[in-house]
Amino acid sequence: MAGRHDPREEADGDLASLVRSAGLRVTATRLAVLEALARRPHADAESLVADLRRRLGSVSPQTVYSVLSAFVEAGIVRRIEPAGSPALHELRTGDNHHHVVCRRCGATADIDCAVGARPCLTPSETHGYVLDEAEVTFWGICPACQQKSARKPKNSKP
Amino acid sequence: MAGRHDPREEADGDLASLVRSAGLRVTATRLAVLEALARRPHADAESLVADLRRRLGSVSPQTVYSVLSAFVEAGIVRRIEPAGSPALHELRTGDNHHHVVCRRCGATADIDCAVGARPCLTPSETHGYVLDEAEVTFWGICPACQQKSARKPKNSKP
DNA sequence: GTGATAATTGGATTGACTCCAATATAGGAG
DNA sequence: CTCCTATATTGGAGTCAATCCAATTATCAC
Repeated sequence: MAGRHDPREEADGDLASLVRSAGLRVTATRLAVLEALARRPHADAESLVADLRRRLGSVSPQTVYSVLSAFVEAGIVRRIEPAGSPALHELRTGDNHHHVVCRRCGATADIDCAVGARPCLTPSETHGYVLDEAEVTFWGICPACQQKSARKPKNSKP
Repeated sequence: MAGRHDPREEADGDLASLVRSAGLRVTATRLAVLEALARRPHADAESLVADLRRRLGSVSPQTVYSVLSAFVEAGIVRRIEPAGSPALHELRTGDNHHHVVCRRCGATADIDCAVGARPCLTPSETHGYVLDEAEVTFWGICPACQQKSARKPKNSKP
């Protein structure tokens, strides 16, 4: 039914082979999850459900949770859990990059790791722990929230 | 009723003045929370409730949550929220130290920050965020869980 | 002591998941 | 191409951590 060079098929093919190479079966739901993550990095489960519903008609939240867990376990999706946000997900794995999170609105962006290899930092005293990762979360105020503060500072007259 | 040099009173006095200097009222519950955190750093709310019940007879979980929130807001307690654990609390504040968390059992220990001042790391590209803190979580296996693995490795014969 | 302010409590509610058992589907064997 | 079985998806119930609210109780400045 599909032509050999249909670009949609090619994009799907990439994602499909990614799923297959992880030892998982290829389904429309799974491809849609990967596609959504490619479009919106740092998505939480709820917004993925909303996204997939727009695209596929209906998906249960449980399915999204299970797809994400399968992907995380297979190593093709990375899950981060910043304080105050539900778990976020992204396709960039293995490069040990870090994150900035806005204290006001939770907006999250990637910060490249200068070192690359993990763990990228090594403390002098590890209390006997064998370390495999250093996860760095930078906290601050995102550009949008800075703008809001500038317009409506906390100590402005009511 | 109490003598002038009762050591318990002195210890309490330290904690009491800590609470008072944070602009908060001094109550038995609050002193007990601080005392418990001094004994067991990285305690979660639930274990603090258990601890206080042993000590004071009865406390509601809501009270502990509210005491902890008040302390965190006042800056005399630091709250960390490692993925997979409920929020943990400690008295060390302001020194910007970091944490190691065991992937198996969640055991948490402090790692001193070499830099001290916050944010202790500065990425080159911040996407316009104004940063105030770099939170580092080291992930690994604690000594106790290493022992367990050594005795009962995953690929041992059944 | 007394009263204004702050702390504690119970109960209801939320959010983000997780568990389990039943049904549907992918994809290799034949 | 068809069938079979392991794997996916789903609904529903249940959990765990935490938060909201209104009512009661206690602290401490006066």
